[in-house]
Amino acid sequence: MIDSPPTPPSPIAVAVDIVVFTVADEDLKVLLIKRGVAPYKDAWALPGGFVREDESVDDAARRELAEETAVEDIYLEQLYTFGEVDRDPRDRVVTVAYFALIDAQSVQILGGTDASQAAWHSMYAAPELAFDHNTILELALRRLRYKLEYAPVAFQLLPEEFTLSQLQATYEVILSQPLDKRNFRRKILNLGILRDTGRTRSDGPHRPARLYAFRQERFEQATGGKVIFSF
Amino acid sequence: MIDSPPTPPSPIAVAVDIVVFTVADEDLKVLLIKRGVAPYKDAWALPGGFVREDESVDDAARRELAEETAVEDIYLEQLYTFGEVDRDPRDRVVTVAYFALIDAQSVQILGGTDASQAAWHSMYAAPELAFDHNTILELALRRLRYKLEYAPVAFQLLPEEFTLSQLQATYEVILSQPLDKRNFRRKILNLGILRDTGRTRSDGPHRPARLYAFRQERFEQATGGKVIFSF
DNA sequence: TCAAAAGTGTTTCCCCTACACCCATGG
DNA sequence: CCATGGGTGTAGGGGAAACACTTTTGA
Repeated sequence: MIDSPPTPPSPIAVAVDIVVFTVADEDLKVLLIKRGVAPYKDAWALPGGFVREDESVDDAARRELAEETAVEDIYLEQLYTFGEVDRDPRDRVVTVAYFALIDAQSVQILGGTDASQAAWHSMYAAPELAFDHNTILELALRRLRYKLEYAPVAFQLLPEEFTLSQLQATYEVILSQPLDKRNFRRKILNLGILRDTGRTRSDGPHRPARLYAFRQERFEQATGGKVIFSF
Repeated sequence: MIDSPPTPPSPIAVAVDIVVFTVADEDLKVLLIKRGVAPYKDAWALPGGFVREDESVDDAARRELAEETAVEDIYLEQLYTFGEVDRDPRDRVVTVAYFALIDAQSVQILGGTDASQAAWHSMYAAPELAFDHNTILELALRRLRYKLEYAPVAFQLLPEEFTLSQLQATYEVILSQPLDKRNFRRKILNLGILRDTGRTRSDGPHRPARLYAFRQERFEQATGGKVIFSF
């Protein structure tokens, strides 16, 4: 209220942590890293690291993500900032959490990497994590489920072209509940954000499925710039 | 991927900025502070300040808010974290933005304070602000409008007991659009989150209005712990 | 010809919307 | 008695949910 002398910038480190989701094997997976250093040495943790002085927080998240996955064009969104005093037992670290969605196919690279300590874990059977990362993970899941209902995020988890059954399976895995096939298809198609590629894919001893692609532009004009950023 | 040496915590300052909304005079108001120090000396800015080493980020926001308003029990929610490199022309400052909702009555205190530099401004005619605060403000408005539709935030802007007309006016000011009286009343009452106090209030040469109060518990059980935190 | 997934319509119900008049009071 | 805001009901349309069978293919 009254002008106080400017508080000296505090010695607080700023980090980013990223919840990377993918869907594979009919399961929702999250990318975890085994820590090689204290604190929480040998514990699983979310990928992340400190923000450098010459990069924005968003850029730090993108950089860390690229270091772990070597994939471009990743859907990345800020989740929440965690700033409890004792969330890191040693230093004072405030972390900005992000969540990312990637197509399992395009990152197969990582699963088969060298002796690195990164691995996909089932979201629904995640281990105890370092720091407050379990809290972050839970929030990410809530946010993902929430967004699924009104934003076209499921497409980020699928390859360019996909079948409606794949899409439905993605929804079902994330929401942990079965959906009605006819209602699902009608709803999605009525949104007008899918393009029928005209192609089909044969999968086994049954009728081939039509392949669809996501029409980004269509969605953006439909929302009228309503969402996109945050939420 | 490969264990890199832990990056040394970077010299980045962490701040909080708070968008304090209230509704008064049939307008949506935001609390602004005239800066007494460089950078942006004499410019209007959001209330805020640096996070101290011994307090959580949330606590810093509550503290700054208390310093400006001297009101307790304020609705406060984290909004977004802004981390562009050059958002502060001098130092590297990452800011965690919050938004707060308070009842205009209970903070009249501030409006009539000493020669302090704090003042309510119309949200819809806000001046150029310091730093990236106009961006923060816009995001806060979007979030407020968004939340209004599915969360009981309007009650935070009203006194304990209020009339349905007051409530409707609050919605209208925030959404910048008129609402149908009958539909509004039916919808709100059907939510079952209001308690009819049995009292009425006379306001002028017309029928007195029923006074209602918000039933917090009812809402919490209705949402089944769905929202509350973030979103 | 069989197994397995793809694809397809209809009915019901509820919620949202649009819309206009009487009521209670103070001056 | 009049001006002012408080308070009320109904009909129609649109989207969500429930529900089962036919089609196409590979083996």
